[in-house]
Amino acid sequence: MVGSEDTKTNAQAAPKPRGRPRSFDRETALEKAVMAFWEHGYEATSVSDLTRVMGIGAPSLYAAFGDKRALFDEVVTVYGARYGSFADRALAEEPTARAAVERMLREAAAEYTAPGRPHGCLVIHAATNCTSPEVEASLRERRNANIAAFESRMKADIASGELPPGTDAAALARHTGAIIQGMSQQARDGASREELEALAEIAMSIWPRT
Amino acid sequence: MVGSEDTKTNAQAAPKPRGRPRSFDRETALEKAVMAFWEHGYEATSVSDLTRVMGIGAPSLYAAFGDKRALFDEVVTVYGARYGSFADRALAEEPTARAAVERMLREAAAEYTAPGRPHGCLVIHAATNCTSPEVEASLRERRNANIAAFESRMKADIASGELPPGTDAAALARHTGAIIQGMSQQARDGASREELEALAEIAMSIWPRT
DNA sequence: CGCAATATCTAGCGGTCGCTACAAAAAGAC
DNA sequence: GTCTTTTTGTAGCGACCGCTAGATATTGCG
Repeated sequence: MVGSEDTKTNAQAAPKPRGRPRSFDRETALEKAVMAFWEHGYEATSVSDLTRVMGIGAPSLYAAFGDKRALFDEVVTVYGARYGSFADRALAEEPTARAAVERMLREAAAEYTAPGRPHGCLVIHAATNCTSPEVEASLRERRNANIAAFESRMKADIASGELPPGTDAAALARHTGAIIQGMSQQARDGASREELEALAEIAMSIWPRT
Repeated sequence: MVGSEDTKTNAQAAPKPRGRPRSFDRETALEKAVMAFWEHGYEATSVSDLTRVMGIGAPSLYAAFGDKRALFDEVVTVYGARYGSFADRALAEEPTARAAVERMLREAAAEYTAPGRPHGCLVIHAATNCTSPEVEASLRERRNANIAAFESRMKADIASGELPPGTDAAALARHTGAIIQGMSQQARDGASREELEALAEIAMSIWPRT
């Protein structure tokens, strides 16, 4: 699943890089950066924190990833693909908006409290109170895009008749987003998986009785 | 309501301070600090930011408030009394847990989007991703204490028969906390008062039909 | 007035921040 | 081997961090 590719991908044989080879595995180091930013956020994770946990020197970090901001962007992408994809999958795979939300909340309770990883969601927490407005805005847009995705999924169910015509899709999407954001916050504040599951079950009772 | 008291309070006449009098109003400066910490959080608000918005020099700040951490603690107290008291009031004044939550959510939608002030809740956002674990923990304890207060209010309603005996007070309290935290997050992310009110109305539908 | 007490201003402390110049090291090309 | 290319470690840049020493200004007291 995880390989040492990246420079020798795209079919073809390795193009044989010229100079001194890199002494660390880029993917492994990147994953360490994911954990650091996930746990402490963008600002509170210093470059020296990163070089320590990634096991490389500062010049190697800058040569391989650009600067702190570019590394964070890459971290967000990796996080989204590896740990934050459960929402998109639920929206795409479940037959109804309701089933998608139910699965999302159930999986969020597990994901946000998974042992061996930071609790909660990186996208929700890693760029709050940020000196750099662009970094803060990048995750904000991601959060709002998620809520917009919820809304369009619900509108699809309204169009198909699965949900009543009068349903307020935007408010329903915001409610779902609020529950997820609240679950992430409480995971950070020490709530257990079971507690989040009980919370989610109550939240699901806003939907018409099955 | 806001006065220039603090050194000459407690009945009695002014004790006539000896040395050079303070050149700024302590309460006014403190209120400026509230706004700064509220908007940017503990870490992202530097002492030079504070001295600028408070209109005083660094030595005056340290003489009047101790250090940055002590000023923040005082800011949190002022915030709680002046802007964050709506939850406690709803819990104390409304006859049922349900009415208290309904009022809390309605008022939160207004408070978290009030014009002329930072959006969202200081207690929820000002100490996330904090280098100092104690500061982060102090607001976390405040959040968890709020949820515990919700829970005991709901337990009271269970004991009085207002809520069914089988009600999961802890989960209901966590759900209320999640909604409030999610509303605060979305207020920060640009949601309007009306959008938060619609969200809150949906959230209220978890309660048994009236 | 002089004196003690407190506040303010200027200046700067030691430390960390993100980031980089520079030279040594390690590979392929010839 | 020598040359070129890239990475690595050392060392440190300028900027900002929270904070404070020391001198000066402004008050009440005698």
